[in-house]
Amino acid sequence: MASQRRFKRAFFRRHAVDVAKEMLGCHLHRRLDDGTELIGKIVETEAYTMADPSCHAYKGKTPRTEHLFGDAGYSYIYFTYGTYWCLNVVANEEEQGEAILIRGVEPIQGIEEMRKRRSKVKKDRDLTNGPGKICLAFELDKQQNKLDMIDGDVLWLTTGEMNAKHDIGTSSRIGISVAQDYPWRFYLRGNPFVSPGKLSAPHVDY
DNA sequence: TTGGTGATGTTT
DNA sequence: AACATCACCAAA
Repeated sequence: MASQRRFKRAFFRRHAVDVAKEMLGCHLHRRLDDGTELIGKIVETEAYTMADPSCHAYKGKTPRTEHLFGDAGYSYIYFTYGTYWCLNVVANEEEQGEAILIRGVEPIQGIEEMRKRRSKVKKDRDLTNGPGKICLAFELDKQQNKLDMIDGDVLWLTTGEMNAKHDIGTSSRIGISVAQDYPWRFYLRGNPFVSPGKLSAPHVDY
């Protein structure tokens, strides 16, 4: 039985790379407007920091990125490629612009609801094996930006299976054009809900 | 199964 | 002008 324990905010007030690695296996919860609760196990993450040219915080605060520099444990949801949304969790101390991108999730509860929102998809593994797909399946967009994911009740995290034995893989990050050598992507090796883009990224053993 | 490509609109 | 993506199609 998975743990439904809430996180302490201090867990996320640390370096994004450590958080990204250690949060694998934790659960993502989403309460829809009609009360339905969706749950997914996080199986793939990437870390982004201020000193990293591919991070949205790299060029300093802008209206979009301001809360990346705020307290940890809040959602950072941004729009990309004209169509899709991506979900991040803000990390480290205030004024440190760091975040974890959630790239892969395994459905745990509410898979029927997820299928409704992903009606084009034939195979279940394609429901949530990518950052844009997660936001579609979990019905996330700018309305869920800046929510408290520690103590909130719309979008939040619990420890889930975080402390189970994991075979963790490491690689460079996906879909970026700079800082491609940083090995800041982490995933549960062999899990089918890890995004397929991994094949195009150089692999590094952990 | 793998690789290439067009769609799309916000941000800088 | 770039972009932390996805779905589709073609080739093998």
